[in-house]
Amino acid sequence: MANQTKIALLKGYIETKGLKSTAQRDFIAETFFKTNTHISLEELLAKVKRKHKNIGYATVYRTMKLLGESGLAIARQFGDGQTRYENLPEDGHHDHIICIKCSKIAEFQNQKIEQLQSETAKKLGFTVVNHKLELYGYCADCS
Amino acid sequence: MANQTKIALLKGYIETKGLKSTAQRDFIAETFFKTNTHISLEELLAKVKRKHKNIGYATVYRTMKLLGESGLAIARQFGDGQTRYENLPEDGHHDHIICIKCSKIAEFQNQKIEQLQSETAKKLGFTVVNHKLELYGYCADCS
DNA sequence: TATGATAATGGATTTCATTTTCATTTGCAA
DNA sequence: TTGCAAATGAAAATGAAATCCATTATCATA
Repeated sequence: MANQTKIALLKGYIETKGLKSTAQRDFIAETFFKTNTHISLEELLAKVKRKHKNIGYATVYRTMKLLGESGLAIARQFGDGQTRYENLPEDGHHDHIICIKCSKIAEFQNQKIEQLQSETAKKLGFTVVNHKLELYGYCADCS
Repeated sequence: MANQTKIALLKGYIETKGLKSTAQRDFIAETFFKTNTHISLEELLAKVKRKHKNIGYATVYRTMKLLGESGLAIARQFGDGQTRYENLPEDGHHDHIICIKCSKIAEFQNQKIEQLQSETAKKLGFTVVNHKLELYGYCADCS
């Protein structure tokens, strides 16, 4: 998904929720959409401050929360006590399969699984915004 | 796995690491092994204090960290800022769906998803032995 | 374009889960 | 039993996350 599209989606989300579009939010979101790792709030704040020194921590925090709610960012906890946000990749969502012997990581997409997830969630009264799926096993070289 | 087995495994782990077996640790571990949900430290401490008022929460923290390291408990972060520990289930695996607004956690099992995971993995040359699937969205009360 | 209701901002402060400190106690091998 | 390293627990420290509040910005409507 192109960054322009993400910005458009965000604007749409903001409008639907009756919120307001601001220069700070736009800039924080744009900065975030340019990243392609799991960025922490601290790191993102540093990037943002390079151009706009006066943007505060709270605004970055709140904007990322918004992006998380809208599904445009994925909040992840890796167990180090810090929340990191992951940008949605350009070429759509993918999941990971990790070899528990050699640590090789392969990516995959499966529309059917995603569909089943939505259905399962629906039965439980949930509406899915995003998900994490990690498979662990042995790769061809290690089995 | 029976609780007695878990306790034995823990003792083994403690011995291997050159640590010491104490009454507090045993009681905390036993209490934890009796649970079957994602228990927070706070909840576990409350349970422990019902019988042993003087056990402090630092000890509960340290014991659960130990159980996590030994593989007898699984530390999980569902995004509400609290670490929860999951007891190894007697009756097999389940996945989680988490409300991103109120942090409610529901569990589900879906054989079809698991099957598709295996198939997808197979195509990539992998053999799956374990996985983590977490869905994030809005629960019935929060949508 | 001016207004007014309401949302957003940002610096500071507070909250709260977790970790550390430290004096004391306990486990256990010799 | 004794020595000593590990464990305990009360309290303090830590630090990420959440909130507060005075001020500012947005935007639908007049």
